[in-house]
Amino acid sequence: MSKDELGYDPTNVTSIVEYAQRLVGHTLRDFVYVEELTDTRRRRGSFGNAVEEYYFKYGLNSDSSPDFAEVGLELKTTPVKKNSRGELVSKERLVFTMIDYDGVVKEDFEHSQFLKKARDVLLITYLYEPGKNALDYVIEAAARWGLPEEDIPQIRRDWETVVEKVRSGHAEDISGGDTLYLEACTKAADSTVRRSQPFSDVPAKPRAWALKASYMTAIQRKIIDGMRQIPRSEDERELDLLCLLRARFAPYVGLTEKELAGRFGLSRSKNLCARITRRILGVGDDEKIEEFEKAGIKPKTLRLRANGRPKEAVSFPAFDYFELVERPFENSDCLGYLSQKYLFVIYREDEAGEYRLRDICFWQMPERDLDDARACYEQMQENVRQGRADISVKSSENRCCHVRPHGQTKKDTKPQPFGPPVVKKCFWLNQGYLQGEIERVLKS
DNA sequence: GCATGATCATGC
DNA sequence: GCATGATCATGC
Repeated sequence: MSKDELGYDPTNVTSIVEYAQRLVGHTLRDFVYVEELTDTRRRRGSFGNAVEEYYFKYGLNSDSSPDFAEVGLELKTTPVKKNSRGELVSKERLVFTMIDYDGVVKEDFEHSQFLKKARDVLLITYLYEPGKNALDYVIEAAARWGLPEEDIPQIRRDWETVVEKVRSGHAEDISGGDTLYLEACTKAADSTVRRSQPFSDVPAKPRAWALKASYMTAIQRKIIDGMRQIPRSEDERELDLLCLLRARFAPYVGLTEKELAGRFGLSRSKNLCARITRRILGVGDDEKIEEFEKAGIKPKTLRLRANGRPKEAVSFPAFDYFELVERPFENSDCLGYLSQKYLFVIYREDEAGEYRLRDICFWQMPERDLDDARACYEQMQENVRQGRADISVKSSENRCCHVRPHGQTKKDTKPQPFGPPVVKKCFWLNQGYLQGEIERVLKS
């Protein structure tokens, strides 16, 4: 099937995820034109199958290749339910793949079948309600998810605990109680089925790798709560995003950073302005702002001097010297950052030297300026090729961008292709250029 | 006051 | 421990 028929591009993860996110807040019935699910053979799993078959429209596979094979992405649907206290909890464990007792003893965690399946997952969460048809379950979230870095040590421990039992010939002794996050759960048509194991003649129950329901509850909370819409009052319902933001910021315009900090009970810190922005919008410090995620907007604080010139230039992440040399500007990270949309929250210095909240605006580098940015990129490319990665592109040499160090100290270096490691550097937007852009955008 | 090098601070 | 956003420091 073509992209147009599918509605998404199966070779592009972003496209797949965005297509999945359209489900959020809806039911399958809103998208799928079938009277009833024909898959009544087994009620369990009928939701997942329907998502694959009718929404993503690819053939069901039971082999070990990923669901979105071109990008190595695994599709998982998983139910949450309301507990007695009305909180959302995961209804069940998230099962990945059957444990092959003969195979698993030869694996190590980093190259295991489990990790292969759990590394990159498109997780679609729906609200299970008893008695409801699967077509009418409301989809709560759709997110690309992989085992979080901080959980890996525990999950590796869990994996090894289970595998060690198989290696010592005691697969029949495995129990969910052995482990914390990851478990080997029983999985068979009926409780009498047994499998052989490599180092013992005692038959063992078939088991599958699964993340425990409690673990999934925590994960779901993060995904569902981790993303917050900007709260709206009744008369703000119809506003588009910029209007909503303007309305939100309006009561605070003219206040100094100190006044704002006081009003929100925040102490002086380097990310004070960023936190003030969040408070004004009514979202938590570590919540993602749903509207910003959807529109790909990055909020940035811009402090202007009394003369309207930004106090500091705006930096991007440090670049990799090897990548810089190899990748043309067209598919560089640099172009990616420049093509990003920003929400500038603008403060301006007053006569007393206090910074006062002045305005907000969306900004994205206009296409007409990309040629200048490209020149900066290519000049730096050339410097590195000449073995002079130490030489930066100065702001006096380019209208829009320059290059400057961006490490933790000058000893914080990166390797480069034509010489010894040099200090980490990145591209910056020139202050003068930004000033012009801000004036242009605010005037219009 | 500005350009540029250098470093801090926070969060993951 | 590091990436990244934010800011400081120095010399002209």
